Amino acid sequence: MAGAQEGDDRTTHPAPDQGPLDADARVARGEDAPSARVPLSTERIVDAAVEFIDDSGLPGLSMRRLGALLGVEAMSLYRYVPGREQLLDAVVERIVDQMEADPDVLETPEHGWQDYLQRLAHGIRRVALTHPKAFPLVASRPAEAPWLRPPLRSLRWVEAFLEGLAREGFSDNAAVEAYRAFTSFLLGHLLLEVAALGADLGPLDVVEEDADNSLAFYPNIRRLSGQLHEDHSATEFEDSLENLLQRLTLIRTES
Amino acid sequence: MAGAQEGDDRTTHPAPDQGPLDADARVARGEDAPSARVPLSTERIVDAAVEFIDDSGLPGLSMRRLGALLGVEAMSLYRYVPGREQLLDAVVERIVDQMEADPDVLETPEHGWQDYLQRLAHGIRRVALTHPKAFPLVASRPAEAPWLRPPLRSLRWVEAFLEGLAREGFSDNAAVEAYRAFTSFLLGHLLLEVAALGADLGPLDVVEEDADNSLAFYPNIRRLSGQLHEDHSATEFEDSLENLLQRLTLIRTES
DNA sequence: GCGGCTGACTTACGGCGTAAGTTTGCTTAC
DNA sequence: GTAAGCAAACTTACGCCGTAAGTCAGCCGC
Repeated sequence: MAGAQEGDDRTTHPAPDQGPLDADARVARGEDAPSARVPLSTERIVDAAVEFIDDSGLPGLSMRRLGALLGVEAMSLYRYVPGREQLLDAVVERIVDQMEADPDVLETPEHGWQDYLQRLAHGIRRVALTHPKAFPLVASRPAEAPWLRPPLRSLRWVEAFLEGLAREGFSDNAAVEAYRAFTSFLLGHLLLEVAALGADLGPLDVVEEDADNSLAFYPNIRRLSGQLHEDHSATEFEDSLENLLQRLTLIRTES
Repeated sequence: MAGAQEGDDRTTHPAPDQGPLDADARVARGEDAPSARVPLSTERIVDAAVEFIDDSGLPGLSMRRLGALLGVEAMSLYRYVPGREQLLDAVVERIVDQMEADPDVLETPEHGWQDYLQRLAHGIRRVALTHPKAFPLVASRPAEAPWLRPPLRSLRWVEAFLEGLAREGFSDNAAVEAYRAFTSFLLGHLLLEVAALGADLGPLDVVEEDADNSLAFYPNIRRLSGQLHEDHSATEFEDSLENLLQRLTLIRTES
């Protein structure tokens, strides 16, 4: 996740020769200058933004607060990021990239297309659950093109998907149809799942408490209250995915 | 939709020249004072907010602008609405209620549960497509309880759904499972559909123009560009819904 | 006539995104 | 050693935002 900044301690200029004596001495001794200020970078800013959203939610994120988190005035961010909107775009991109980095997600089918889509779906789900507060952003930010559907919203993703399926005997139409079915399946499931996650940690259960009062007129809800509260996200996801794959089997050959 | 503000021409001050006498006289004559100021009301405000979002999108909506649209200072809205957040909640509720008002949506199955779910799904889709800019709000606003899933996010809806299915021979578990499958199906499909709608009217097709340049490394996308651009939302929705109903047929008896 | 109520307007505060300008301190050239 | 160059940060300022608190005009029942 934050693997992009392995050298973030003291990156101020290649510094063939460190300016102040102290710094020199410290470097010579093999220590990192403890108070050396880490310069900003687009990466660092985006990472901090993702972290902030994961911790405190999207609405709390402001340029000023993000600057404070990085120990910097808000305006300093504008050297690396054009503005708030573009920052959010970058956050989305970072998260989408994270899906690609998942080692279990194969770029190309190696054990059949079903295995391929299974791994892909689970990889994306894993990332979504890692960022429950940020995932809605991935889902709802306007895409670059209307056919670039979330959560697979990068050209590279779509290309890999189509290539993978074509390689596995999908006709052109079938591959596109599979792409559409796959994305809307993922979006629906994952959005609801992260919403439930966020709600758990978040606010009050308004409906809950006076179960006998307010639910008097909702006998079915009251009766099924137990089942409604049970969390079957994982198996639900599995079952729906299984069903989708079966459906794609038909599409693959007929469409 | 916008029917709530029939008197929206000149709602500002009652035209100072005509004092109370004139008004009295008019009332005595049985006319409605033609320029009588329509008083604010929660309804009028929420309706205006929905209309504003449909026209100009959510991010442009501010209390000040909404006030201006209603011919009123921003602060006057606070007499009827606790604040911006609650106003958005009310907008969501209004849209959800609109689904219920659809004459084709039956409260109770009359021609079998499949017909019932078909009508329900289409009714909700209709409302979603009527408010493409506002629907994401319905999808992403935190619900009152985690099991109150969008887009069927009111107790009444869920109660009607469960009651309808129970009446049609669904076991308790099957009904709940159906509820979950149905909502995630709707959410995925409709969110993608309204996103595509919004994108059409909205911004630039960045990816599009230099099709031969930027897509050089994405041969599949370039080859399938035609298919990717085609709009099959309606049949896609139909097919997926059909598939879902078949799946629910199994769940109905076995689960 | 009057006191209070209703429904609007006015003022004010702190936070927001960000355009524009300014300071700081290291790097490099002479 | 000093001066020029320059990147990276800070400072100021503007207009918009949500909204707390106070004000004021007209209408009601007494």
